[in-house]
Amino acid sequence: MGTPQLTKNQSLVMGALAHSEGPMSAYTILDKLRDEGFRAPLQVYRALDKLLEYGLVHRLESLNAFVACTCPHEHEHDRGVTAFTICEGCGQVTEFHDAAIEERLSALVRAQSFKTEKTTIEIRGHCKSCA
Amino acid sequence: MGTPQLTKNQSLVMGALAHSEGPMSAYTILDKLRDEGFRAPLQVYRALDKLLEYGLVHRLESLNAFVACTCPHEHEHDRGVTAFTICEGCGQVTEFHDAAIEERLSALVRAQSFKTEKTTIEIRGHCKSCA
DNA sequence: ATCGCACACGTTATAGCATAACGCAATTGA
DNA sequence: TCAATTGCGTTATGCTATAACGTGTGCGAT
Repeated sequence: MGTPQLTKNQSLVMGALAHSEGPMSAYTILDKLRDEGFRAPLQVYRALDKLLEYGLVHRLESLNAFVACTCPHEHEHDRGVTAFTICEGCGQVTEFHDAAIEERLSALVRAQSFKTEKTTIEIRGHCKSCA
Repeated sequence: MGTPQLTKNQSLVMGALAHSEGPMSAYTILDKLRDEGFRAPLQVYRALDKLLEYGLVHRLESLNAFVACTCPHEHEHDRGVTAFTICEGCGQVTEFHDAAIEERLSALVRAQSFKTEKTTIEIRGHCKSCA
């Protein structure tokens, strides 16, 4: 149950994200891939769905945008909670993971008898350079 | 610098959210307020902007929707990070706060020399009843 | 008092994000 | 071979959010 071979469209979308400085919206990706034959949003969204499923890409909910995962070796194991800092100045996104937060959240949620499926942690602000 | 008197539109939107079981999208709010004279999305969005600013309402990024704040006394003090569990089954949203998470996130972010402006924590899953 | 400013409001139009529904082609495995 | 699955392409549509314009009202400063 690793990552299967990517299809052509999936590879193109993955490539666009991987070579991008920061997050991209689906429509921005679409525009970047027009030369490769992309014509409709669904081509992007369908590829993104798979890439998200494989853990190769993250969705930034507060931005309606997508980034390539920067923890290349985590796709195999069951990965935990992913958190992001998002700079409002330069758009830079930094992905990080922390076991303490994970455990604390897990405990709080368990106290509610809530069953977690997906956790979103996004911190908007300004990075060192843009402060 | 407490919460100023709400305008008519702000009160109507606040009321709609307060009496709702769960989160509502801006357009759902609009529909609920047609009878009160609302005609355009901007009437809702402008009211929501203010209510968010006053801390009376939260935006759920992963849902593109809004909920009334359930911690009625926190609007005065400087409130910290707000987290939510969101049940995919019944739509129930529970707001909670935790100093430990707040401190841990603060430390991690400080290590990046990142300056936080707004933190989003949303946990999607299933509540006790919907498990 | 009236001018200027800030702010809320109303309206139309448009931009930006996401999915429904259809049909076709290729692959695979019973 | 047939059926099921998966990816793909296309058109159309729906949902979310904001731009840009103008109006009215309250209020403090001159």
